[in-house]
Amino acid sequence: MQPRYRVIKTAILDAIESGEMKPGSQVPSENQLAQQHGVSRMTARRALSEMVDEGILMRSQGIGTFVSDSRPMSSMLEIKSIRDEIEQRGHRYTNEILVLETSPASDAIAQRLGIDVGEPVFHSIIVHCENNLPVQYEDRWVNPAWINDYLDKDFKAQTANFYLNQVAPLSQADHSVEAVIVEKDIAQALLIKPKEPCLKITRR
Amino acid sequence: MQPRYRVIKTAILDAIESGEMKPGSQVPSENQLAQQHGVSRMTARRALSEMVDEGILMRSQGIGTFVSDSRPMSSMLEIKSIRDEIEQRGHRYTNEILVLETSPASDAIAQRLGIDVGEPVFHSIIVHCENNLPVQYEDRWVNPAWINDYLDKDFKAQTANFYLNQVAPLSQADHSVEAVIVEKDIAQALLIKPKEPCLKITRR
DNA sequence: TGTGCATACTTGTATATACAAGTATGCTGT
DNA sequence: ACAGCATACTTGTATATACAAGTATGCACA
Repeated sequence: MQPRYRVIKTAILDAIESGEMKPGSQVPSENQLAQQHGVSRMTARRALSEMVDEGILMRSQGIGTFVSDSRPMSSMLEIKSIRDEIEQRGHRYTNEILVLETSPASDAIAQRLGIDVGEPVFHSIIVHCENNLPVQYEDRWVNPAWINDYLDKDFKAQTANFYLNQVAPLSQADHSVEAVIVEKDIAQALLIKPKEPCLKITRR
Repeated sequence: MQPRYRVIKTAILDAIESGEMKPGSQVPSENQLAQQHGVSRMTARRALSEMVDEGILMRSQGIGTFVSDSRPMSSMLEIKSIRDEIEQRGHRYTNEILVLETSPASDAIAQRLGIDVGEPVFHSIIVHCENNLPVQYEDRWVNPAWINDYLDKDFKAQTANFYLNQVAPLSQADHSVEAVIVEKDIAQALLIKPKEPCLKITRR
């Protein structure tokens, strides 16, 4: 016999998959679900809570529970805020901003972002640290046509990744993961020896 | 004021970080925690449950709750049971076993597993399907020195990945991710055209 | 015309309780 | 000696209940 809270979960999933509930539409409240399925509110709540954890639903107190936009599934890769990752492990997250500027797009960048050479693009280089130990070097180029006040943000308080997910969640992304030999300046920022092998992840 | 269950969470995290609790050591049971912190069992349970969800702790019914090995952090890659991934999306997971045998180690395999050529190794090839659509081709070689009854398991009910995680969780792993052109027989199993580009993940 | 309050919803936290189910240990009877 | 049972632990599921806190709506009063 399947536990009751899981029955409710699959019922909601079915409703979503059948198109009966679309992203953004409101899910029955905990009390309604409890009554519909003949269970206590805490059981209905458990179903909703787990689905919120799984990213399927979103809740806010006083408002209700809603179907969240379905993330693009990439079965083994998961896009996460590096900051969340670190804090989830109970470690201290800090970062260091090496570059934060607007600069004209180079040849390679222009082609990748689909804009003209010389067009202004936002450029940031940030080193993410876990317990003050550098773990990730982030070289980011952002097309200003998509975002307006990118540079105004306080990156100390809010990771760029998080911010970008807020204002312009990726609907589609190309990933490439490759092993590379780090260059001199990057090695310096990460406090490791140059020529050290590294994982390089390119996302578009 | 911080909620009580979160106080318990940080208390456990502190204990782990201070080295008071090491990976593998047992966390106080729900009842003990409840008594120690003067809360009900359900509140203590919530603290533990969330930390299990976050991968910090592991539980099994009848045994207890334990600090899980701190996963080798690869901040953006996460090792997951392909089966969990699929069922989490509410889809149907099935698999097809193409090969399940014991065979003498070839030259390349022997070197990779650190054994002699001709030594018997377990070999399985499994295609994982999401809603009957093949999504992953798994070619697995297992050193029999580590596991005894590998071949006896019912892979229909329990994914090999899951089983391996149970009996021999990875403490250390080398990953390499590369884009490859699929070969003929693999393409056939995945129902795609040969020469199609693919992501290949090698784990040791 | 509004300002503000009462009210009725929502989710969030917390407790006490009950029984089910998995596991380990030790004791008892053969 | 040992098979099997009783027992005492563990986590898992489920309920009923209470109050806190955030939000929206409408009504009353100035």
